[in-house]
Amino acid sequence: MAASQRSRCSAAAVAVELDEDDHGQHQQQEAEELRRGPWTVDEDLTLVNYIADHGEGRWNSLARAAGLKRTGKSCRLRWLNYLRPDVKRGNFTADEQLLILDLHTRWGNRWSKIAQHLPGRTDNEIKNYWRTRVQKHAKQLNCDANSKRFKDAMRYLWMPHLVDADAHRARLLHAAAATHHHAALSSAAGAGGVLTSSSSADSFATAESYDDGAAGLYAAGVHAGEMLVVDGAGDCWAAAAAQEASQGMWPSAAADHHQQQHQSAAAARHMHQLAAAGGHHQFQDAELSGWVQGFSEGIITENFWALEDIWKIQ
DNA sequence: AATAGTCGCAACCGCCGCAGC
DNA sequence: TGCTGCGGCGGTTGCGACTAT
Repeated sequence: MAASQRSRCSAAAVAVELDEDDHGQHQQQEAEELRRGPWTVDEDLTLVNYIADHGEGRWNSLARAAGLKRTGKSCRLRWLNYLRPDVKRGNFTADEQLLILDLHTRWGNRWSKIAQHLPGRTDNEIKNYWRTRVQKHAKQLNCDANSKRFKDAMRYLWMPHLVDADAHRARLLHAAAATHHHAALSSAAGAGGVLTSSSSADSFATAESYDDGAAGLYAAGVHAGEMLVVDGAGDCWAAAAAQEASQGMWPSAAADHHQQQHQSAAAARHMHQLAAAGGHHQFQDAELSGWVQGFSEGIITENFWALEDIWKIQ
């Protein structure tokens, strides 16, 4: 057990020793038996098997019945955050990042509420994402993550940036697919061949291996022109986006995250489908969907920053 | 290669509200 | 009506992995 966890254990033991009432002896025994710290594979299996057989129930009694020397709280947390079959692992997709950014501007640190809108994601994961990525970004911008300044930056700069980066990916995928489709048809017509899975994968890889930094540049440039309307600003903003992308601050938008490529590609395909269907991203929340539709149509023009302000902050 | 610094994430803590008695 | 136990939530901690020097 790690030192910190040992100290936590001993602190708990001391607390229990001081609590010598009628049930003191029994409670002390129970508390001393309780395990803390990282879960073992055996414990995980025990919990999973027990829940598979009996379902979720009252966590304290579940922990006892399953023979786990853990608190009910600990079991609940382990199940909800890690063992539940529908828990989604890995990096957040652009869609999810957009959703988190937007929902946080609405509800603040209501992580569980935000998590309800991201299937498979836990409040803990979202909270960690916010604290490690977003707050770090706010720090670099030299402003508070809860300030209106930062929220404006997210809303009018980063969110469109995320959308555009993925939309651009989608365009590339679409173009690559169309090219491939055309080539395959020609090839099949000429040689009587069939479309192979490897050639299909090649066309996909062509789009996926597209330089992410360049995608970021492109996307940022487009928005610098569309939203900021500052002569020559596109290059500056694009450079900043590329820099941030190279630093991996906003992974799915442009950073070089190999692990995320499949998810991003999926998101891009999704965006492309939506674009083809009318360009409106349909989130679960109708109000949110309307909001995204709003900025995708460029109707949000008020309250955005001038580039000068951004560079002052940078 | 060794060390220091940083980051991501699992797990814990304390508080609060609710239900049952 | 107050007490108790429990579940849920947000905040915090600290370990291990990774990166920079």
